[in-house]
Amino acid sequence: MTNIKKVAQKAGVSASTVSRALSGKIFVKEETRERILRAVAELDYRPNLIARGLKEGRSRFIALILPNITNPIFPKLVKHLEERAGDRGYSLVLFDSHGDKGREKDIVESVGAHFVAGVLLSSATDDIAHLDVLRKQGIPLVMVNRDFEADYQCVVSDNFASGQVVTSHLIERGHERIACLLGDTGMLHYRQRRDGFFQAMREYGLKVRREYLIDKVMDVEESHAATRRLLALRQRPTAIFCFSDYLVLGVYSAANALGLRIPGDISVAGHDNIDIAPHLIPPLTSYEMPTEGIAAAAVDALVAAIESPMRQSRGNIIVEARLIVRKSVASPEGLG
Amino acid sequence: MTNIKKVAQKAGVSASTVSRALSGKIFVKEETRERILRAVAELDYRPNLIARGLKEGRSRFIALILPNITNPIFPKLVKHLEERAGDRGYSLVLFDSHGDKGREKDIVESVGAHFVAGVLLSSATDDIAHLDVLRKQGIPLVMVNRDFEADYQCVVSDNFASGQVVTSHLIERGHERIACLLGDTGMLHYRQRRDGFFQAMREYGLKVRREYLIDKVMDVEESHAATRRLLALRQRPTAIFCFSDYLVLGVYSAANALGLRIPGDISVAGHDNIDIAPHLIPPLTSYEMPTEGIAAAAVDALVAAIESPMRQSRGNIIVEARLIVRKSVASPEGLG
DNA sequence: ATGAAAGCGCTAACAT
DNA sequence: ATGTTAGCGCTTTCAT
Repeated sequence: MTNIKKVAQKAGVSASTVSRALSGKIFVKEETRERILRAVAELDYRPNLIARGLKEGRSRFIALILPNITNPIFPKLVKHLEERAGDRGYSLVLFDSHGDKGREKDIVESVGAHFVAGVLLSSATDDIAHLDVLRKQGIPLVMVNRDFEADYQCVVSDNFASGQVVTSHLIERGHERIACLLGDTGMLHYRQRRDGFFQAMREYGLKVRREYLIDKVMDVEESHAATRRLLALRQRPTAIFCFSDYLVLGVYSAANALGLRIPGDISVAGHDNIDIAPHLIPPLTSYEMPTEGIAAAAVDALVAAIESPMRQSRGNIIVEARLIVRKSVASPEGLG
Repeated sequence: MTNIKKVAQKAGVSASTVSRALSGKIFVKEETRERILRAVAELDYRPNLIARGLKEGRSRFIALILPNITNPIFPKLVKHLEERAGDRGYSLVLFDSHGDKGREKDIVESVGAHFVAGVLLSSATDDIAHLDVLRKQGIPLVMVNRDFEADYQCVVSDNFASGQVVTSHLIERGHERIACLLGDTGMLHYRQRRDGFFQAMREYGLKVRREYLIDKVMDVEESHAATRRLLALRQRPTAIFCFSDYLVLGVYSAANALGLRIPGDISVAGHDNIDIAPHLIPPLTSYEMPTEGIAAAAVDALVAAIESPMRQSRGNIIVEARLIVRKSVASPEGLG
């Protein structure tokens, strides 16, 4: 192990001088500095971050806790988060709660083991009592893509607005009988999208039909089954608003199985604009999830909180996004 | 900050006794132990992992370096890696090289800053000179899904075999004119799949046509374009073997754009069996990427290397996988 | 401008 | 069975 002492010895100075020369914060005579740098290069020395962290009382690690990295919105988010955090000098320690509240609690508690400077959390639950540990320990927390503005700093897109915008788009194309695959309204962001949907329907004076609203659609199999039921209704919807793009695969396959064409027989709109959306047949109209903007804002907010602990703020940071219109929505038959 | 001293004080013992009581490795009188545990609970104490790491000369962190977490095989792999590492008492620090060799080098070097116990790497390049830093510093490395058996410990699936199996499957269904979207044969694992393809063709005495082999297909746009070209050939292939499932979206959309049906007019087989494969239209026949097995083997190998540094082994650990037959392959027309 | 010394929180060797 | 001491590698007073 090549440590600061060896460098000091080789350069003929004390360890403190090496430390100073490398930190750059305190002046070291040019000549000494050069000698030290040469020794560093020769020994291929790198400061031990663990030791530095211990001394400084904090690390350069940020815990990233996700409900399920397999859900297609997350890989992109993680990528941007990793990049932004790296730019700010932090590394990401990754945890996956498997969407399980108990597991998330365990992670949050273990992470409190004084080794992360802050936490980025996309919670698997709306019940956030288990986060008190962090506050008690003074570990800053920023919520990603979750909305608990009263209690924490949150970075989100406007889910109410997106629900409303997508619905309005459908209505303006002539649709009145619009079904929704709601995802899981046990989660706040899905409720917000649904409320946005309600709002748009109300604005246009359209009736929401109970049997068009399908809740607890958790995976593609369920979206396939739900769509089949929807399309078998005596009066079937002319459009389906699917609250998660990855569920759209089940909608497409159900329509296909029934011999119905998209968008000719049934229009489909999604939410999140995941990577495959433009490559589906037909390309999917979807509301963008601004992962890059969310990542940047979340990291910046967290780093701000870490570096000036007095200013741990609350409230929502809302990242703008927009509807991406492609080919999966048409006017319903007979309306041209 | 609540540290071991405070606990010791509260329990009326020395810090070492607390340390012993918590580690469990050395016996502490039952009564004392209880008093300590109570103090721990009351103060909500958790040992500082940074300090422990410093003392023990190593951390419980594993660096995971990926070329691009957005590539659909990785989220699953990461999930399993995270779970297995957690079980073994390690946390994952995530880095994304963006498929860039220089960036990967920077990461590898920074990671050498004495803070990770080991490295899991899915390299973005076949050129591995930049990994010497790790060996020099005695940081164990396990390659994930990459094959440099001569130099490092590697956990892989058998890419030659998978290339061969998929091709044989196609041939046995009656295909002779088989095209390949090779991915990027700049990478060894793609070359291996291609060699497996050659092998199967040879075994069955079939001719490989140059114009059916498309290299450097890096994204869906390119697979779409390549497929269009393939299908416009005077003598077009009856099957396409796509070396990465995520490229299949471009194959499907190209066939669709040309009014060709899968598998009626053109059969398609993929590789990796990504999550969406069963939900495509038609469901995709694909060779499984055994992410869970790879993850388990990789973590186990790395932890073994970390915990008994003498036994840093080399060579390949090959994880078994199989072909998943679905609906995207049929017999070519006229062969019934 | 630089060196010496203390100490971050923890564990392990050495007492007793 | 438990306390005392030293030290992991670093940074930061405090001296000079």
